[in-house]
Amino acid sequence: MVQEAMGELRGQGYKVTRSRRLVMEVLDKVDKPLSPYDIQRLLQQQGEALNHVTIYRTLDLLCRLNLAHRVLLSGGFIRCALSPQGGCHRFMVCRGCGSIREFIDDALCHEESGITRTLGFHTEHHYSESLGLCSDCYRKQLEEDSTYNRM
Amino acid sequence: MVQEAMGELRGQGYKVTRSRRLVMEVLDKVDKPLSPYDIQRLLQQQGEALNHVTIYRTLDLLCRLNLAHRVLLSGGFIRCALSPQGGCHRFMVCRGCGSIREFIDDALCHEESGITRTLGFHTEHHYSESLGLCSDCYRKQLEEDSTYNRM
DNA sequence: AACTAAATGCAACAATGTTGCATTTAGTTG
DNA sequence: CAACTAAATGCAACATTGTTGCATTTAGTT
Ligand SMILES: [Mn+2]
Ligand SMILES: [Mn+2]
Ligand SMILES: [Zn+2]
Ligand SMILES: [Zn+2]
Repeated sequence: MVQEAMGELRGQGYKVTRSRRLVMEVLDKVDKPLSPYDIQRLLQQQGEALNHVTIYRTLDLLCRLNLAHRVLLSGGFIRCALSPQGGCHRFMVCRGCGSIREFIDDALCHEESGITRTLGFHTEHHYSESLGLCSDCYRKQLEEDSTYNRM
Repeated sequence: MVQEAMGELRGQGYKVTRSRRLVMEVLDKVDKPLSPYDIQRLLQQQGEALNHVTIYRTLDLLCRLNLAHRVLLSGGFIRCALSPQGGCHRFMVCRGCGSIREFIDDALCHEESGITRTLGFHTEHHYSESLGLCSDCYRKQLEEDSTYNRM
């Protein structure tokens, strides 16, 4: 997995460095979301010291190349549980204009709970983000694309 | 909405204060996830100064009373996109032991995309958390409950 | 109006994230 | 292989976000 990522880096003209390999190996091994400082601590434990700035910049690059994914709506965000469903929250987050809309769907909650139950997990409530484009931004994008194609 | 929340506070023996009312009103009006400092800035704009510590403590209380919800896995966490599905991530997060397991389900993604499409949104990928108890913690909980009931 | 437990604000600190610039290094060239 | 250079790293300094202890203020009661 890390090998292919290295190839992707090289192919896009980026250097394959010790820092980048180390960060990727940690992400690959741990296989769950890690903050930049989490990564620094894990590397420290295996005797590898990396400056936190380097880790931030490496992660930025990995995201640009689609080798990593950054969880949005981040930072311990908080919201009043005004919805009827017991604490379940689902959001549509537009990457164009940054707008956020909430929606709720009982059937979906039911299905998702069923899937996790077969994995031995007892779900109490859900939180989900749908990342994409709102209708306005989608339309704008279509226009831009067709303008571009006509040239 | 804020009225009922006030009643809940009073009913549980907590005081209804200016700070608490202001925080609730913002959450109620904005109706999307806000960080504590987001809330402070919004209140500042309407001429209401609140110390950030007070906001943190108010939000903690609202969460304990189930009047607000804190998004977990918070803080711009990052993870390598190793999964086959195009950038979709679904996690089971145990509130007992804090363990995290990832799962993926095509049918679920399909259904969720369909729902948002009917709302005019064009989804590119998903991120979801199922909050609850892993099988170990669920079993422990059951044992504790039965011990308690026998007394 | 007086009382008191609870809530707030303040200060000081810890943790996380960003930027500019000097130094080092991966990959290339001769 | 040695020299070269653009790219990457590390460092310092700073900005933002989150936590704790303690003195002061206040909501709800008597
Ligand atoms: Mn649900
Ligand atoms: Mn999906
Ligand atoms: Zn949009
Ligand atoms: Zn557990």
